[in-house]
Amino acid sequence: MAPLPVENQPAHRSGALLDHLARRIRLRAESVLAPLGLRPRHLVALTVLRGRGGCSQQALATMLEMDGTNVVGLLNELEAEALIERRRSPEDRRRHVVELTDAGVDRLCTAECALAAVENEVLGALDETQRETLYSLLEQAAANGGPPNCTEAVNDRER
Amino acid sequence: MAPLPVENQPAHRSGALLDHLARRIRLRAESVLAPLGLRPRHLVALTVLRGRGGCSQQALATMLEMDGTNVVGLLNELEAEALIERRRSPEDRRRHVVELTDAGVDRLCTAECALAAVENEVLGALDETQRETLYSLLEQAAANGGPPNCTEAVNDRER
DNA sequence: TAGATGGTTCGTGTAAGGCAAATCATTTGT
DNA sequence: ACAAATGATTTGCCTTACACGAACCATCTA
Repeated sequence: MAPLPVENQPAHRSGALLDHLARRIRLRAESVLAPLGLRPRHLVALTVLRGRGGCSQQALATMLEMDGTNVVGLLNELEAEALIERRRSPEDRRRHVVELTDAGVDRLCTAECALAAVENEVLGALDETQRETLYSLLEQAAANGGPPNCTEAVNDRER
Repeated sequence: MAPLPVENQPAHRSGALLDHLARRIRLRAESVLAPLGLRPRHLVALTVLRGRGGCSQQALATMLEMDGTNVVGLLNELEAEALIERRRSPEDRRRHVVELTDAGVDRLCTAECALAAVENEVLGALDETQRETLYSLLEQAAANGGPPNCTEAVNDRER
């Protein structure tokens, strides 16, 4: 029976801020990434792929939440640089299992290092601890597949 | 496998994750925002404007990190719905001081409420406390103007 | 009075990405 | 065994978000 405190704040939705900061990082990242032959969306794809092991392209499309046909193109670019590998799935040979190559892991890592300056600039207001907190929150949130399933979207076949 | 010690981890750059999550929220937000006559970038602009009081369009362009000419169009749309107001600055009547109207504040708030379901879905892996943490980190980071200065980016060009 | 400067308009160009077939290989249902 | 469904790929069209340049007006500043 405590009197309700004034919980009437603007709801604190993170969406717009997320969007805003993402844009600012993306813009700067472009120039840093260019020499590495990567563009922001490549980074996103590689990052997602590192997070979840190999998965079908459809599952990847679902995760990235982009059209399947465009994922093909994206993967083509990454495969052209040998950063990812498409193997046919042994269980269902129509499927391609997409996975980072060692070169892909390296390149991703290199890129991330190259982005140090960028994040320093954009996240300048946060100290090391805060940035680490931010990272783990983002990672935790991103780990959840989007729509229904993603976690095991691969082996749902038999049933 | 990886008999690696604890060091040398991938550096934990948040950029790609930020981008990824922002995209996922943005996509869903579009449909939710449409009935309100808003699009994601309007939300961003309104949010930024709420964060920092009235400022010149140039300053806003700097903050949003987009081209000045495109900011004009964006503001036109917002002004057409009376969500923002352009007043001529008394000090320098060339300048427009952009500010949220009451209607703008309301609409922003409405939009944010409408986004509850969206964030619930995308940030589903985070509990209330974590989301609040995330919000405050993002806000703190966003508060910092981008390039050199933004806080008082108005009167700077002598030297 | 002659520049700069803020804002506005218009026009052009590009990249991201959605959406709709058509194709091929493979799996599955009957 | 064969027809239908499915994953991946390709091609083509179309929209949106922006960047960028040029011209223009109002205003400030030297």
